[in-house]
Amino acid sequence: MTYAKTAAFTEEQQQLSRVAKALAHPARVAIIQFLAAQKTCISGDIAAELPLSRTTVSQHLQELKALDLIRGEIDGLTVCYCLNTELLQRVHQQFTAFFIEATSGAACGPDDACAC
Amino acid sequence: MTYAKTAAFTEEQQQLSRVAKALAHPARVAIIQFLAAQKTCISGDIAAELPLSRTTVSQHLQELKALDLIRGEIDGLTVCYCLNTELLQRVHQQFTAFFIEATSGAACGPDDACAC
DNA sequence: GAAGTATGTCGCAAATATACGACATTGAAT
DNA sequence: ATTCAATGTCGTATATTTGCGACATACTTC
Repeated sequence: MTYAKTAAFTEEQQQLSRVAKALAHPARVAIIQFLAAQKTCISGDIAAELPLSRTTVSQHLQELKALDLIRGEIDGLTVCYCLNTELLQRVHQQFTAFFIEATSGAACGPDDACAC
Repeated sequence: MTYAKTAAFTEEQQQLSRVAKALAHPARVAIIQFLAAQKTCISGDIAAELPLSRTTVSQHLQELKALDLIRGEIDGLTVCYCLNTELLQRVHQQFTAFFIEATSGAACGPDDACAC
């Protein structure tokens, strides 16, 4: 993102938006859910489960891997992808902190200047 | 999103990714944090707080408003934007459910076929 | 080593997002 | 009424995302 003015924002804000962007496509949400549902680490027949071409799924996997949300180990001919649960837990905490900050703040009440 | 194949995914997955996309830009994260920090509803001098032009900030506000994450009431000359805290709480629950699903699943352990 | 399979990478086309200046609109103030 | 300030909208340029076919790579198997 050299064009977007992301550098002008807090590292915290950038971090949150980076992860949010990773979840900003239903295919990537589906991939994470699929990996969570699998007991055994599953290779790229993830593509068979999704309504997308193998190439496109591979790209989505790369995006998730770039953020280290998932990891892939080459096991002979197939690649075994798994969730990085530790990172996901940290991310979960980040999101929770954000949402708490957003929801605990005094919303515009009836005693406020405006009444939204 | 007529081109993207979002329709092929679960409504749940689409919903989550829609909100994630709304948070996928640091400016929008900053806007929500700013609104949360303000006691009184604040109008578009949000733009003054961000390293972006007024036009661009207005666009980001429209995106958040389109998802109903924020609301804007016209108060004379200025517009008063506030967070939709009820919706934010619901969204928070959705994200939490997703992350719990993602982190509680059995990660690739040492007794698994692969060892990521 | 040759053939087959599972993956990743490259390159392209179409769609979206980002950013902003110029203009229109609307209410306030003189 | 006229001027001014606060906003939103439009048009446009650039960057990024999405999606996929064609190719390259790598490992297995025969």
